[in-house]
Amino acid sequence: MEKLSATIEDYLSLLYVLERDREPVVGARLAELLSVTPPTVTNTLKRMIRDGLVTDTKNGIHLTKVGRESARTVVQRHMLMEWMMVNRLPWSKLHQEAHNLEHAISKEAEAALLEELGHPATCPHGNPLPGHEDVAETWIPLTSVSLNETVTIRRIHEIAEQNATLMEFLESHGLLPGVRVTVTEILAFNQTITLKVKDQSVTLGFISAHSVFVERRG
Amino acid sequence: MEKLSATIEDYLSLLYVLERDREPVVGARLAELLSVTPPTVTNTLKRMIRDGLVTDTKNGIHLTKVGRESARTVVQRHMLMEWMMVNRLPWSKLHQEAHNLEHAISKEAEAALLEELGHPATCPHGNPLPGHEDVAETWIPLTSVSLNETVTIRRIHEIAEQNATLMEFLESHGLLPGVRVTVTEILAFNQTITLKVKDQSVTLGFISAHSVFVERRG
DNA sequence: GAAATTTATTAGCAACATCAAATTGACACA
DNA sequence: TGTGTCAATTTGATGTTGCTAATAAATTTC
Repeated sequence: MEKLSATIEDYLSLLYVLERDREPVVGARLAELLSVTPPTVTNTLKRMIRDGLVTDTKNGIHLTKVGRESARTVVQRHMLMEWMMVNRLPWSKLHQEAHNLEHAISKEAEAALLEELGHPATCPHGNPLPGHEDVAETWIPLTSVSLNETVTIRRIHEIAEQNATLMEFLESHGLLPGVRVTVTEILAFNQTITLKVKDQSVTLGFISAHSVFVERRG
Repeated sequence: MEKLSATIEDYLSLLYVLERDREPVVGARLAELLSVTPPTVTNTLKRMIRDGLVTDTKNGIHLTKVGRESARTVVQRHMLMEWMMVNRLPWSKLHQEAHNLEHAISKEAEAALLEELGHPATCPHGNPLPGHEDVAETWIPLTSVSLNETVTIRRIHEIAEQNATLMEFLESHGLLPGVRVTVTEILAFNQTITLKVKDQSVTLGFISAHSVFVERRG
């Protein structure tokens, strides 16, 4: 029950998200997403194995039961911290702030917030709280939407949240959860998709569009 | 402008409070209040001197201009975090929570909260925000109050806030800022002072009473 | 002023978290 | 089969924050 360090908590929540999405977990990718070098990842994972948080078998790195439980807590705290700050900071800054706060909040405050917020199913970016993955099941990436379809934005994926520039771009163009958009152009050769949002036109690269999930029946 | 560590921020805010109260700053006292050993204090202070946060002259350890400025920020953030949590946690738990959060909050969130709260002069325990020391000037420790006087509780000193047991005791007996109390008994030989609070009687040791500040004209 | 106490420092150790540089491993293709 | 590339690890280093044990210095107290 030793209190985990912020570093370890960061690894845990990243592993949780990758595992949830059935993404392959490779050290190099962790290094990239965590902005550290590969040796650091090797090192830290070793400590986490020693401490029974992850296992490293032939078929990759996986969270243990204990590790997953801790990870769920961290992810949930992160999302609650985002809600806590939602009226105090711009939407695009919520993630960064919550990323720092998530390690500092107590179990008691977590419980109080969860109650106060009425047990939300998602964070302000539409990502599901642990245990609420089902709400996101019918949401599809913008890259799967056809020309002229009108859909409702529901979610910006966690991994994209870390990209501050992208988040500011989305916010400044009103591409937020709940907003209805129409696909007006798809240029495969160009890897771009253009949307109409409240009479404004916005063009997203596929790489960005891939992280934006929408609902057909909004 | 390097981001300071939580450890350094803890040292800074403690030094700030001691300096504000004109308490002598001695390493052993710091060690005690920070719950570390004396060599650790020596060590950490050396780093702080190297980094231009404090000076160590014949007449003691002092914050530099830079150190004091950083310290004010930390202290203010701490107090704002207490206000942020005031309706979510018991009063006696606010300090501990804020102690963790104070290192994690951004300049932007700090500014937003300060605004939202209407630039409060004190924290929920009645301690003055940096720059508002004057509001506390006329408040006197309970140990200076005479028998049969009726006064208003205004403040529980920062150093006492760290004592969780004391804080819970105060809260459970309704000894909170704003509450009016009457001194019904002072036993010098016993080092106790007894108060009437809403028809209940409470006895405080001088050591606790010393940290409770009251206003005569409430 | 000597003894007792408190305070401060030195020295040595350890865990965590990070790095750069060098090395090993593994798969792909030619 | 060999070679090149990317991934992964090992090695060796650093800085922070902490500890214990031993010693030195300063202050009280008698």
